[in-house]
Amino acid sequence: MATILVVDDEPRIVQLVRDYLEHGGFTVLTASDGQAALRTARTGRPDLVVLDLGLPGLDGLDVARSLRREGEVPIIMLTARTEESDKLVGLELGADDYLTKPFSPKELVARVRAVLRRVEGMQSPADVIRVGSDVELDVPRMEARFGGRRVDLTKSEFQIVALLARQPGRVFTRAQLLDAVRGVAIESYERAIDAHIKNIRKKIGQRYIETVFGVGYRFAESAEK
Amino acid sequence: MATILVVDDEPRIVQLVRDYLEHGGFTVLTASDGQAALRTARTGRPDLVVLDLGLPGLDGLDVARSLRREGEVPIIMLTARTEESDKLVGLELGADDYLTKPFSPKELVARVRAVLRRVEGMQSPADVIRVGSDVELDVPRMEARFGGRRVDLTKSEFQIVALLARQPGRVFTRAQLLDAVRGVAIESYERAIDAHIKNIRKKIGQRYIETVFGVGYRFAESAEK
DNA sequence: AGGAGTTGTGAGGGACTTGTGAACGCCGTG
DNA sequence: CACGGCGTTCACAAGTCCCTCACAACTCCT
Repeated sequence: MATILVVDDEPRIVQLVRDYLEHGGFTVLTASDGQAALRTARTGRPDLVVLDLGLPGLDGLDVARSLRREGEVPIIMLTARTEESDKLVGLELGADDYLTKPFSPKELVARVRAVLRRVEGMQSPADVIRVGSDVELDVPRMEARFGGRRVDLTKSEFQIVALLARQPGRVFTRAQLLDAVRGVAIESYERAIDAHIKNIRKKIGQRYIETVFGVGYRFAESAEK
Repeated sequence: MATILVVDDEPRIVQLVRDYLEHGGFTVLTASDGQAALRTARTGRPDLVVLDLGLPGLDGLDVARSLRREGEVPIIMLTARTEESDKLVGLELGADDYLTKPFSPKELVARVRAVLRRVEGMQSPADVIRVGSDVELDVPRMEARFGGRRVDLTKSEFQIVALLARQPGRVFTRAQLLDAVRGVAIESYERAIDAHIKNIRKKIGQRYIETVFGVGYRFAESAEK
C-alpha cells in the first residue's frame, strides 16, 4: 500500500501518527527535521508527506517548496493554530490539505486517505488532460479544445491552462503560475499573470477560469455551467 | 496478444513490471542494458518498448533514437522525477508516453494499453504517408506529391516533411527535426532548420507547415483550408 | 456607503523568435 | 579543376509575445 513520510520534531507526535497510519495499512517513514525530510523523500519516494510547519533548522515552508520543486508529492500540513487564516497559509504553501494542532490522529488518517484518493488518477502528467466533456488539452500537440472548438494558445498560456486544468478546483497563486511559465517566480512579474489570464479568457471564454479574490486563480470544476 | 519489451537495469522493477504485464495478458521480453535492448528488439520484434531513461552504458535516449531509426515501435519512457515533470518533457524525449518514477505498475499497464490503442489505428510504418487527400509521400522513392503536383525535395527536406507529416498536428522542436536529419541534434545547427523550412515552403506552399512560436513546427491537420 | 486593496483591461515598448536572401564551404561529378 | 547542388551560417527585416503601466471596475471590510 501507500508510503507516507511523517515529518515532525516531536518524537511523541511522530510515534502517535506512525502508529495510527501503520494501523491503517500504510508504510511509514519518518524524519525529525527538514534536511532529513528531503533526504528521506528522495530515497524513500513516499506517496504523501505529512509535514509540520514549525520545524527546527530548515523551515516547513522551505521543505514544502523543495518537495514541490522536485516532484508532485501531495503534502498535508500540520500548523500551529495562529490568528492567521489557516486557509491562506495552506494555499500559499501549495499544500493539498492541512490540519491545525491539536488534531485527532483518526482525522489525520482520514485526510491522508482523502488526499490520496483525490490525487490518484492525475498523478503523473498525462498526455491529454480532460475536464468535464468539453475541455481537452493535448500536451504534446500543445493543442487545446474548449467545447469542441480548437483554440490556439501561446506557450505561456498553454502552460498556465494546463497547470490549472490538471487539478480543477485547486487554487493556484500567481507565484505558482509564474513558476510554471518562467521556471522561477519573480515577484514583480506577478501582475503579468493577470494579463495572461485576460488573454486566455478572451480566447476560451469567461467561464473556465475563476478568480479567487486575494489568492489567485482556479479552473472551474466540470459541473460548472 | 501484444509483445512488450521492458528495459531497466533494476531487476526488481523488471520483475514487477513483467508480472503485471503478463497478468494483463501481454508477452514480455526483458533487457537490462541498452545493447541487449537493441538486440532483443531486433530479434523479438516487440509491439511496444518500456524504456528506462537512466541506463548504464548506452543511454536510454540513445536506445530510443536507435529504435526510432530502425522502425517505429512505440516507446514509453520511465524517467526520474524532475522539476520539469510538468512541462513538455515528453516532447524532448520523442516518446509516445512517459512515466515518472515512482510509478504504479497498474498505471503502467494502463498506459501500455492506451498507447497501443492509439498507435493501432494510426498509419503503420507504411512506405507511403498520406495526409488528407492532397499530400502523399512515398518514402522509399523519396517522392512527394502536394495537391497533385510532384515536388522535388532534397534528402533533408524530405526527412523533415516526412517526420512532420507522419503525425499531423503534433509539434516538433527544432532539436527533434535536426535529430531526424543529422542523427544527432547539435544546438548550434538549430537555425538551419529554419532555412530548410523556408525552402520547403517555397516548394510546397505556405499552408502545410505551421510555426508554433517558441516551440517548433507542425504539419497542418488535413481539415485545414 | 466609503475606502483600501485587488483585479480587469487596453495600449505600447522591448526582448526575443522567426523569415528571408545572400554568401560560404563542402563534396561529389563531369 | 571548375561546377553545381546542398546544408549551414550570417545579417537584417518582420513578426510575435510578454511584461509594464495607467486607469477603470470590482471586492471586501468597516
